[in-house]
Amino acid sequence: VAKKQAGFPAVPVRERLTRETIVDSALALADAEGLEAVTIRRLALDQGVTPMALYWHFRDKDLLLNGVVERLLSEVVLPDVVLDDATPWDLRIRELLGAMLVVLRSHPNVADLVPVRMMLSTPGLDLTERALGVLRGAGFSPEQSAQLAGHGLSSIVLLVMTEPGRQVGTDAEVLEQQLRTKRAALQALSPDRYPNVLASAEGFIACGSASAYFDLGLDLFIEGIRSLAPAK
Amino acid sequence: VAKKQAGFPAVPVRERLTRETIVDSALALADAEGLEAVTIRRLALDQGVTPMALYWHFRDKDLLLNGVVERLLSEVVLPDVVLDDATPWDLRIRELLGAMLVVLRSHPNVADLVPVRMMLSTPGLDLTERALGVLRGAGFSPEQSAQLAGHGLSSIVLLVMTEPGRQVGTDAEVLEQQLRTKRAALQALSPDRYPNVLASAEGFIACGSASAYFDLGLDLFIEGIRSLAPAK
DNA sequence: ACCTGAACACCGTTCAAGT
DNA sequence: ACCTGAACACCGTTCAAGT
Repeated sequence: VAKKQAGFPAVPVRERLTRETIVDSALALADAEGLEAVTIRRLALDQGVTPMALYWHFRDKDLLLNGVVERLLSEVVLPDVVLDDATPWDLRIRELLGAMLVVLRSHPNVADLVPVRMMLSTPGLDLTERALGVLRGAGFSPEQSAQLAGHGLSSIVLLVMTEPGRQVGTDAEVLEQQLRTKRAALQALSPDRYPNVLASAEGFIACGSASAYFDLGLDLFIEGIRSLAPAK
Repeated sequence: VAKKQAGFPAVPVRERLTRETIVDSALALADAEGLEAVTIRRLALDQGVTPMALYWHFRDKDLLLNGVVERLLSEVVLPDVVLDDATPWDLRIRELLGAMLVVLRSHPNVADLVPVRMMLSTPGLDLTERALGVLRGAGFSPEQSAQLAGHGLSSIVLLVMTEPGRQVGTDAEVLEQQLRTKRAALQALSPDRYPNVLASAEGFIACGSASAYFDLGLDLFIEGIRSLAPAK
């Protein structure tokens, strides 16, 4: 796809395909239309290229998604407290998770790609190393630290993925309809059999304060590991 | 597909297709070959039927999967303590999660279907109602209870899905190879840059004691909510 | 080195038709 | 009521070929 005209050199009408541009458009597409919209064929179409072109840059789709996660994790900026050995370990690990939470919240549709791919890129390994360092410093064993770090990561992924009120659809009308259907299904329940479900109904659908929601999620994890940490 | 012979009535060579048999085979297939093996076409093939036959029993694949989750949740048997108001609330909720954990562990490949589908069946609603009741009794608000119940569910799903050492593949040789590759990737890391990752390496690959693994996961959640519960 | 073209083996699903 | 047959609009991926 190059313009060839007499006397002029071939001028590519689009940017040359690179790993970076592919990952960029994959992430943008996921953000805009959800992860299920991210297909090899669709990405190729958007880039004005044949599907097979992508296979020169990535061996398969899985490696492409690894790239998306790597790009995501590289956007995490850690506050200074995380690196400061003098600050209490529970605060350091909260700040670490909080920093990741910020990035995940801006790309909620790819959040659940992260856990299994965490250790498949240097940004992910660096973050893991930091988390493990803090947990080891708190007295946890290597095995416990590994498990707890995994739980922490999954906790924040869960938070962004199930934030009440968030939707994948870009269509406002469909979105409203889903909400109505959900509400109707809950209202139809027997008040005698499901009093607590009905009382919590609004909590399932939309939460009043987003910050309260995320704070509670982080608190749950932090208080949990605080209780489990070996006494100093 | 019926044997018609002179003088004999038509005898169906296979069981009549029902929602139950379809859900049964879907769950069995997922257990045996992983969730990605569960396709409409494959299920139809196994039942000796046309793919379209399934659409008479389920409007689409999603509703079929709802059925799988419903069947799963219906297998949960709650210990008496869960129902006993006299027992401390933290112990009751631990037993509730433990009972679900038992069932999830026997069907790890479908575990991650559960969270979003929890409230789409009566077994799921019943379990949710119980959990919310216990949490409300501990002093949490309806909204907090909803969020915490979701975290509890996700915690046990996470535990069964990421249990170190578990694999989807049925092929022993491929399984060994994956393990070797994983180990090699970790061993290749710089000991200077990733000391803690390397120290925890075995914890990422396989855990020594399964019960210690699951106990720690449950403890983390229970201790978390215990710390967050309003003082009596 | 970078990309195209044709093909393969799959998906979920619709729609009309059979018994 | 319960199932078939043919078709549609998708997937990821391989393999050979072009420049």
